[in-house]
Amino acid sequence: MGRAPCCDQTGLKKGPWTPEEDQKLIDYIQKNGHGSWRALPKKAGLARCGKSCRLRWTNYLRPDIKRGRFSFEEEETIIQLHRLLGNKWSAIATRLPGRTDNEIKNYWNTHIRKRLVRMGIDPVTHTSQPDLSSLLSPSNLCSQVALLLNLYGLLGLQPLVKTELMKMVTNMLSTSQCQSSSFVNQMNIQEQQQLEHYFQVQQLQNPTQEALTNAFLDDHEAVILQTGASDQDQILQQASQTRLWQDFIPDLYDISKNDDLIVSANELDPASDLPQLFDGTTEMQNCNLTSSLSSTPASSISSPSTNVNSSSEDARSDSSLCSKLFEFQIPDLLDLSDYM
DNA sequence: AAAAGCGTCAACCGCAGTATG
DNA sequence: CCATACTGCGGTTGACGCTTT
Repeated sequence: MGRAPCCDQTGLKKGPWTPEEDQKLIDYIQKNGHGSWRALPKKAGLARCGKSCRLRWTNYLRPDIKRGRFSFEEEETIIQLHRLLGNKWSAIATRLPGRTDNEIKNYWNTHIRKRLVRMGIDPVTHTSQPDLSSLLSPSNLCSQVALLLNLYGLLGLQPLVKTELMKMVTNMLSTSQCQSSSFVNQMNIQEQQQLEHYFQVQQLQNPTQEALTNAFLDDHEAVILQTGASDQDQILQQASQTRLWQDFIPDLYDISKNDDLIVSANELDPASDLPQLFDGTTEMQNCNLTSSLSSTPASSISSPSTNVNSSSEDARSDSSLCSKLFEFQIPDLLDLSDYM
């Protein structure tokens, strides 16, 4: 037998609340607490359903409700949280004292969403319309590489990542046809100087893509490894945007035959929490990833620097494995809503 | 001045998850 | 284990007020 909607009962009022009704509800809850919402209307002398009373109280009459315009800080908080959580209005509301989920939802739909659209930002994905020239610029490459290195460093996977990054940067540089005059012409002065610097450091007259990539990574390694590794929240936030790697380098993410190398969210212990996962490798040992890693040559794990200049044979096999590592995507792997 | 269009937001609806007997 | 009750959530609606034509 199905359950009838509570407001289908005859004689119950719907629509806007009158000041008298509000006062009755406030008086009753202040004296007795709300208790069972179902039973409340009768006890409080209201011709409303319990659901309507609860909504009126939580969204309007509650004493700790903050009314008035949203501040700039609140607005920024909403945008950041929405990027992480999506339309989880109640979760967002818990981070904004005095604001209700309904109020935040309304504000999003009437103000923020439109503003983002005007700015060319997709309000669902929070990504801009991709601008390939800036996306493939050396400075953007550097920041993206830094992000990924930090992220995988937190996961304890950094030693395995470098070769994959080398392959990725090579791919991007060739994709962007960086050696063509048109691409160079689009660079700003600083970027052109950077590129020239790679050539000079390596004393290369006619650099290969691999040599160029090595120079790029070597040049930025110190900076990359220093940037923000302690700020896990920031890295996680940024990581939610890393899908662009897949969008523009699809071949890098081709699934090859060894499906057992792929780590899925299901294989992780759902009871584990975020800090534990990022504290080190202990949680990772509980999933199939460990068995995948155990087949990796020990040298590639013990020495981060060896992979960059290792032989192409080793690099290829490591790249193959590392490609698998990139297949688990942070937003799917980590259900952030559980931690917010 | 009146009608139309638009923006805002309180309130409703239906569904899903959880509690209880 | 199942049926029912209750609660909370997110999507949607519609009344209202303001602006534009």
